[in-house]
Amino acid sequence: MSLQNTILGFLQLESTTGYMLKKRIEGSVGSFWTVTQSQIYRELKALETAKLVKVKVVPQDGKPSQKVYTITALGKESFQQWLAKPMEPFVLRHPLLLRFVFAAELHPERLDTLLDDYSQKLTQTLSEYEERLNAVKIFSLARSKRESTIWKLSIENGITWCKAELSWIEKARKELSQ
Amino acid sequence: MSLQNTILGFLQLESTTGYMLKKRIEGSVGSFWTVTQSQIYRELKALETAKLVKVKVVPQDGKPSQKVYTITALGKESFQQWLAKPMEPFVLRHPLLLRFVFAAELHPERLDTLLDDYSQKLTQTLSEYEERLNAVKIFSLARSKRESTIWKLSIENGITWCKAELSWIEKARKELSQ
DNA sequence: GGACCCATGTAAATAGTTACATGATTGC
DNA sequence: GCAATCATGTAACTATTTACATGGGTCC
Repeated sequence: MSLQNTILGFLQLESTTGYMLKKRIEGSVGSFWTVTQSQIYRELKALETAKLVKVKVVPQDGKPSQKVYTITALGKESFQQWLAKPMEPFVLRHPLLLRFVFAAELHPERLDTLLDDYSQKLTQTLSEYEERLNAVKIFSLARSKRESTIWKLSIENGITWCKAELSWIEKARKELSQ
Repeated sequence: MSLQNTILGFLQLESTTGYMLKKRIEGSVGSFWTVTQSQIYRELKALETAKLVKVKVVPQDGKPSQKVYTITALGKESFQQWLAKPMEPFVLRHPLLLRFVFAAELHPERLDTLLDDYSQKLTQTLSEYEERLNAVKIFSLARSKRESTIWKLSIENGITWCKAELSWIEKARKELSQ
């Protein structure tokens, strides 16, 4: 459901192909939602069957033809409903933490290495987010001041989370080395 | 894989039934990993086939008999390997944020309500974590000082995350109300 | 009598990942 | 010639969720 609506959300910005949708999803919400190419094509098919999108095959000279997807009126309606409906409670699955609780069974140095790796990845992710905040390109696509505020805030959520996680790791490593 | 190893991790603490495993997983790692009853029984079957656990049917007078699962030597070995192996990169799927990026399409008051609901849930989750930190019962199961430090830290991770998320929501609501 | 806990499971649907397969164009 | 990008898709597998189904015991 989430992925179908993500696709609808992107098609609301612009009609495009499955290939481009994947690129765009990865480059934006990719930091808090994953998507594979097979999923995109499967969900596009489902959306088409449900008449939420329509396709136009665009032949190109030389190149293989494109399938350009467009959101329908029904699609827009269904998307609005999804946007407005109350959030169900959710759990953020955290594979590192899942291992961490069992880590008493692990050599202390090994655990420290795992935490260190994780903190390095986080530091990198953090700087990517910070770069993205300064990327004018992203915000130029926004259709309103409010939309660009929202996009900025969603990147800031990632930044806040990275910093929280990094400060936790620091604390954890300190306590575990004693 | 994660779930199978979670089961092994719990069986390492104590041999028990599928039913109890579900209770225990929910009551501990439940805040960052979900599990359903059908999954438990399926994974137990798979673990049994792989000889990582063994079963003993314990008949009870009156009550239906239990299937008590015990980790095998092979299971312990496989669990250790999982614990020590390097973490693959992962994405924390965040359904609220996924909606949030599209929220320019939403009535401002509706968005504010969604954020408010979320912050209320978080506040409740936060106080549950804080209670859990003081629950002597949990920590009495720890087999070492280090294990109880690890468990405490994992709860603190949740607390850190809740606080980060709450401060982000406050900021977001402020900026969006202007 | 009804709700809830203990305890087991199956069936079916939905979601997500990995691997395979094709074919043109562009740049090194 | 080889790798990368654009662009499509299928097949098979793994993971996850929801719903159905059974049956005893306890508590009110």
